[in-house]
Formats: sequence, structure tokens, C-alpha cells
Amino acid sequence: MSLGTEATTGHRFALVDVNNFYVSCERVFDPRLADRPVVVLSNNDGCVVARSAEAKELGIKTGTPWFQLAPEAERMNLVARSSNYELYGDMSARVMEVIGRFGAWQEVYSIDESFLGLPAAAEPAFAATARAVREAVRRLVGVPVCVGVAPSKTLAKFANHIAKHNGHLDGVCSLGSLPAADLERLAARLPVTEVWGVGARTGEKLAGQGIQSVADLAAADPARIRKKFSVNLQRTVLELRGTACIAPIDERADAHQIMFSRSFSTPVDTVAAMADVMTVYAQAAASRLSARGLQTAVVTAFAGTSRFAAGEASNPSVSVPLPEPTDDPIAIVRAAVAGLEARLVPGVRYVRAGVVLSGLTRAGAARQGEFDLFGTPDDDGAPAAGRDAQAAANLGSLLGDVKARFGQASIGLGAGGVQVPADWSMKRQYSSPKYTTEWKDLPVAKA
DNA sequence: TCTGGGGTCCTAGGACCC
DNA sequence: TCTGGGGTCCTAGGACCC
Repeated sequence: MSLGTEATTGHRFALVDVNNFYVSCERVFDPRLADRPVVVLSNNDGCVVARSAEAKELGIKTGTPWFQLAPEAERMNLVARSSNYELYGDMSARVMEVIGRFGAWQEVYSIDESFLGLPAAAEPAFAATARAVREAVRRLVGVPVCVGVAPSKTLAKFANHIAKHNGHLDGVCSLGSLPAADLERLAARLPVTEVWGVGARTGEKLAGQGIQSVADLAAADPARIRKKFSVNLQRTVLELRGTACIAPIDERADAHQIMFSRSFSTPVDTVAAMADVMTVYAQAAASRLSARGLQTAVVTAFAGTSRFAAGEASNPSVSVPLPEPTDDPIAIVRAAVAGLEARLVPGVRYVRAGVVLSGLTRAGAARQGEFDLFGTPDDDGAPAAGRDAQAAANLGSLLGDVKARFGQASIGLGAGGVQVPADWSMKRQYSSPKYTTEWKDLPVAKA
């Protein structure tokens, strides 16, 4: 059994992704970064999250802490950038819009990847479309993409991998146009963990069953795989054989949870400081919630000590059910602060914390036809509880409006309204400007 | 001294009900 | 009162992805 490329008719899936996305975004606005080793760092300038090809050649791995690289950076001619998510988010929207022009349908899969539906056509047409996508994104946005085309999403991912690692293909690979012998050789050589959906753990387990390569997995018995592993891995086997069976991500139905979590630049070891953290993080989560028109029923607050610290680990976590679904930032902040305070171990140095909102529903959905029996009427006869809920909703959107107009630090509850950053707040020493989302950062061209 | 953040899905197991 | 089977719902934890 070989990979499912016998199918020569029918539609195709293209997987388009941006090469080294964060680095490529930085390079669009700073040509000095071209041809140099560049890394983009995680929040707090903690570790490497994106690398240019030159940085990969130097042997720098994803996840390498920056403090280990910094002393050698100059010698290696290495440049670091703090992550600039406003820039990447905006560039992503531009890239996705251009990609979408070329397909019958589009499924944006992540900040830098999109599936694209290509209607049935003769084989050479697929590669031609793929090249056109690559050209258009390069010309209109300025970042390089690779494109893989195949009869299923999993195979499109595989084709994309081939496009990326074989220079002579020029960033484009339609699996059906590859000579069969080449394809078999690649599938037999590539480890099974290169397959989309097969991680290190599953890879180990598969090895125990004698399944090592992509070709081995494609040849495995789907029913047996389902029994020994999961329905997901069974689908993967079918997809490798050319049967598309991974459903679209439900048109991005509403999110099931919203999380805001960060590591601190300096550990937090007092209850008062953690209360400030929770105040700020809970507001950040609440503003994402109202921006999406959702309400939450459960607020979870957590904190944690460093994985790398000696001594006892402490990972307190509380889930606080709310009396009714809400997007009221005050209620959410209160739940997070009160919930976590009770569980902190005094004197322990926490390095990260977060707030998760779950049990999400569309704002107003639960309220339809609901009548508050116990709310006491106030002056205008409306039940007080209803009025409070209305006031809370207004507050949420008011905060959002003010922030949109005057900036994130312009207004907030408690510690959230403070302009001077707390000493635990994020460190971004090497940040580039928000070229595309702030008027004051707009690049100036000189002719 | 300094080591990311934000998600999804599946499964197993317990509680509960009929 | 006891027993067993079958179903649903919920949650925690694992695995994976980018």
C-alpha cells in the first residue's frame, strides 16, 4: 500500500504556509535582516520561537533560552527581535486574504497557514495555481510561502513538507506530479512523526508496533490502528491513502474557552502582587470575551512555579462558577482574584499565572424570554438585576471602546488602569514598531 | 538571575439515573 | 432490599498543533 496519489480526478487540498512567518514579517519592514541569521523571541524575551533559515543553519533550536544565546550573538552575527503580535496578526490577515482569492473555499488553520480548496482539474493546473498563490503573496504582502497540493489535508501537509525541503521544487509541490519512485523513497525515508497529528508520544508507541516511517503508517491496518490508538490516528491512515476524512474546523464556531496567561519578567511572591496580576489578566480575558460577543459561566485562575526551579512546585488552580453567564469585567476580576488568593502558598515564587474563561455562550442567548422573579423593581419599574446586567454590559463595551481609541493602558479596573508597568510585567527589549497598526509607527519611505 | 502562549480533541473513569 | 446492565453527563488528563 502506498500513499494515495492514484486518484487523478477530483478536487484537491492546498496547504499554504508562510516560511518562518514571524521572521519574514520582521524582514518586510527591515531589509537589514535579509540574509542574516534572525530569531524572534517569546514573551519576556524568554526563548526562541521562530528562526530564519540562516539561524537554523547555525544549529539554533526552537525553545533555546535567549540568555544562552545572547553572549554569542554578536560573534554569530545573530539578530533577535521580541515578538510583535500586533504586527504578525495584521500581516496574517493580509496574507490570508490574498490566498483566499485562489480557492473555491478557504480554511484558515493558524496564524501562518491556510487550507485552500482547488476544484477538479488536470494535474498541471494544480501546480500552476500553487505557483500563482506563491507569486501573489510575495508581490502583494512581501513574505515567502510554500504550497503543497494533494487529495487530503494530511497529504497536503506532507506535500508542503516536501516543497519546503527540496530546493529545486521552488516552494511548490503537487503530490500527483511527483514521480512515483521519488514519492515512495520519500515516504519510506521520512519518520512517522513528520505526519500531521503524530507527535513524539504516538511515534514511540508506533515504533513499538514496527511502524517507523510515513510509508509504514500508510500501510497499516486502519481498524487495528483505531483499536490500539484512536479514531484520530485511524483518520490519519485513511488520509495518507488519499481518502479525505478530516472535517473542516466547523467554520470557526464559537471558541470553547478563552485564556490569558503570561510568564512574569520577575517572580511574584506576595498575595497583594498576585491580586494585581489577576486584576490585569482577568480584564484582558474579559475584553477578549466581549470583543467576541460572548459570556462566560466559569472563571478559572491559576499560577505556577518554574519548571526549572529547585524546591517544591506549586501550581494552584481554582474554577469559580458564576451565578449566571456574564461578560462583566468586574465580576470576572472578582472571581479570579478571590479564587486564587485563597490557594497561594505564602513565600513561594510564582513565575506565571493565567485566567481561563469557559462555559462560553453568545451574549444575550440565555437571556431570551427570561424573567427575573426576584429582582426588586426600581424607580422605572425594571427589575434591578436586569438593570445591573445592562450596566455591566455597557461597562465592558465602554472599556473596549476607550482602549481602542486611546490605547491598552488608557483605562482599566484597579491595577489594570496603571500606566507605569509593574515589575512583573512583560519584557520586550528588542521589539520592532507596530508598522501596520499604529499611525505613529507607520514606516516612512524616502525617494 | 534569565526557559512561550493559546488552543482543540479524545479517552477513561466516576457519578448518577432508570 | 438487593442485583445487574445500560445509558448519559461531566471532568481530568493526555496528546497534539502552531
